[in-house]
Amino acid sequence: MPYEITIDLLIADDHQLITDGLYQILQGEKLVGTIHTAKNGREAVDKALAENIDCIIMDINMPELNGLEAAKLIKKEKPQIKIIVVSMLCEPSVVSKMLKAGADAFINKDTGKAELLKAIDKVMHNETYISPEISNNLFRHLNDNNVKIADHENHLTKRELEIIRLIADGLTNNEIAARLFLSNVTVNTHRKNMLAKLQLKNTASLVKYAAENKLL
Amino acid sequence: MPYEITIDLLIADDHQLITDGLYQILQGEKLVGTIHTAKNGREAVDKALAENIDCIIMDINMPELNGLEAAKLIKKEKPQIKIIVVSMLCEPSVVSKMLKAGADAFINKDTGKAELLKAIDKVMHNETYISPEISNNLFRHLNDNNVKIADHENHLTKRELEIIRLIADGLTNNEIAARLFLSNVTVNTHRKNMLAKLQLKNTASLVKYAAENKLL
DNA sequence: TGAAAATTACACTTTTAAGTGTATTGTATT
DNA sequence: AATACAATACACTTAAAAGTGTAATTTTCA
Repeated sequence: MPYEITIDLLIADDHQLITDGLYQILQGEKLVGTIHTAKNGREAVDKALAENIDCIIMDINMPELNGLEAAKLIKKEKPQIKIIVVSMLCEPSVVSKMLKAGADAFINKDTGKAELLKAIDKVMHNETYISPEISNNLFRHLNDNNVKIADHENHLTKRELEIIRLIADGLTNNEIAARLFLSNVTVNTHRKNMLAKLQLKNTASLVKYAAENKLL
Repeated sequence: MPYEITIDLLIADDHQLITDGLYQILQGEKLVGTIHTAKNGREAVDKALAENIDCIIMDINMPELNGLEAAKLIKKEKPQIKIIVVSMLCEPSVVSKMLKAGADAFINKDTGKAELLKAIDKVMHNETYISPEISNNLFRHLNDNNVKIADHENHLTKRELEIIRLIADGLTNNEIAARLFLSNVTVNTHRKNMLAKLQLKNTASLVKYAAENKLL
């Protein structure tokens, strides 16, 4: 066993139904030790600091002190405590904030027992876990922003790729020619062909293109 | 059953071992009907358009036509066909590109049968699925990006950053000078200072450095 | 307030890349 | 067999960047 024989948990949620449900799900498990509960963020922080707790399963929306603030305070004092966030909210910004605050896992409120146990296992092994439902949502948001696509229209040949990588490494046409046993004019031709087909105007923009399209 | 009695599949991968393995895993399943195979992107597109296929499980790296291009072509003609991408690559940008190209699910090559079946079930119910391993990787990258630039050793000044970005955009010293109301010799001095402090030898390597260090 | 760093600017030479055009050979694809 | 594309190679001109050195302001911060 890479961690203690049993894992002592703290369930923090302001809805009695949720805490009870989680309690029922977890109490029978072999690896689960003591299960504490808290009905708001303040109580969660207090118990986390006072009791011997390995892992906290908590909601984001709680009275007194929300999950975000609670997570920050707990991680500040006891960074070894793992925090699994359970939420209905899948807002990318929220997830991002929670992860920044130190959360180790993020799962949906309607996930089953198997996934919850998987998440506990992962975090106790110092891994992070984000449930597919939540990450799907995140990817959808990411798609809109930063992604550029290298498509078939303007793709580079094998030789051109070989050369652009050497260009990016700072080699001159002559050096590349020597390396590839080519004439320097050939290398220059390839360079110019790339600029033409990608509609770029010089080496700098070519290297930037290559970097953006993961060609290097 | 919300979809046909059985699901007809196409497995597209250039590695025989993978196609065979997936075939073995899937052939016994109640919901699985005919299983076609393809050993490259071109073949995958051809079969997808010719045969009656519900769902395609495919690799990204394939000869002839890669997964990205294949997915685009297939979705263009037959958008109802679901595409599950199986890959070792977890590059966030790659995942994003594939999703944009129309992929419905993204799973790791070393995932088990259960997860594969889960992905098939999800996509056939018009949902998307991204395996946790892949999304975790994305988050790790996002975190790296957010933290970034911390090394005081060889960092660039504000002015230098401003100039390197314009260089990467393909502007010449003269153009940059005009843009920033500077003399072209000043721009050149900045350029040379950057090369010196970063121990690089030319524009190409400078732009590569900038891209690698998220300076652009 | 004084030192260090940043920003600005120039001269001069050499090397490299960009712009334009042509052309041969091999290799797939149709 | 014809076509298209990739890869190779060259000539010639102009533009840009690299290499080396110097130096005056201005800003920052210890």
